[in-house]
Amino acid sequence: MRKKNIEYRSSCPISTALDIIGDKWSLLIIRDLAFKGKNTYGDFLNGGEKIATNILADRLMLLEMAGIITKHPHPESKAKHLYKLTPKGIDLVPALVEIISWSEKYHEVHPYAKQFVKQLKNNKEAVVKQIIEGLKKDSFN
Amino acid sequence: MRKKNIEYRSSCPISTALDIIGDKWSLLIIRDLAFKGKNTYGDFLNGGEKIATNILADRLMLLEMAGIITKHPHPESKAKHLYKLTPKGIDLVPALVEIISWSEKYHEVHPYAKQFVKQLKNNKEAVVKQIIEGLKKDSFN
DNA sequence: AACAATACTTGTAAAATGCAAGTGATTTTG
DNA sequence: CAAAATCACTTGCATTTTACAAGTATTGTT
Repeated sequence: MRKKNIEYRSSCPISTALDIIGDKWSLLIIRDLAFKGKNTYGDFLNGGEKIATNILADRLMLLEMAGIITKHPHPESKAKHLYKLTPKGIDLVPALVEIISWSEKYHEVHPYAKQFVKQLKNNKEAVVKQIIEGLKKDSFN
Repeated sequence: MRKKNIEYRSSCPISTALDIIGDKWSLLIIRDLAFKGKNTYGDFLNGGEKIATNILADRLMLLEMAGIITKHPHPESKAKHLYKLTPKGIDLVPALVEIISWSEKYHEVHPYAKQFVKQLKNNKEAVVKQIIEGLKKDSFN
């Protein structure tokens, strides 16, 4: 069984953020939701990085507890669930975008990522805004 | 013994970033270097979040291997070492700043952090630029 | 020379992660 | 409509990582 409440190590905002999303998987789930239109357990499992099923279930629960995602019935199938980013989750997009830019600058990444960073360099504000607006619209479905 | 080369799970820039700094401690060391003027092993140990000595040594090595920090002799004492951010490390500041903003918005944080975010809201570009310039200047000492 | 500070290393217990298999509820197929 | 497949997990166990306590080697201080 998991602890219900996370203990924060300090009142430093970075430290607190890491207490929530400071692991190798949480941000990838958020990435899938924010950039890849993935939103079911099965989607995340086939996300490209081979997360273990127990870890995925654990992270989904933690992210839900942290108020970053919510779990809904799937409109097309009772066997599925639909995960969505909350406003708190959507607000992570600017941080993700900066991480992408940094990583693209210093590492070999997928051509798709290079293209995305090129767009960012051209007009970061607009690109970020468009992504966020798109995600907010989803919230009403 | 530690592995010498990190294996990247995929060519996704976020995934690659997490392979390097996706843990509970690395970004706190970088925070200490970037925002708190800390730059020795002892400084990091007393950084407020009680990192274990073996983990600190391990993370310093990994960050150095990743090209994010460098290790230098201390100008005032042969018993000490001086750690500095590389340009790659300095380039993480914008991501850190976004994480700070996000975390401050949704969590209880230190008043100092609230003040910092207020400045950011007023003029993010200038604040970030000033921090980065300050760090770059240090590189020449 | 003795003591303290600094930057670690080592040993071991505890926790988190990874892997394989299993479960129960739906949904599809023959 | 019964059997197989899909989906979202859970369970058990081995491996890896982390935490905590203690020890060590070099340098600095008195």
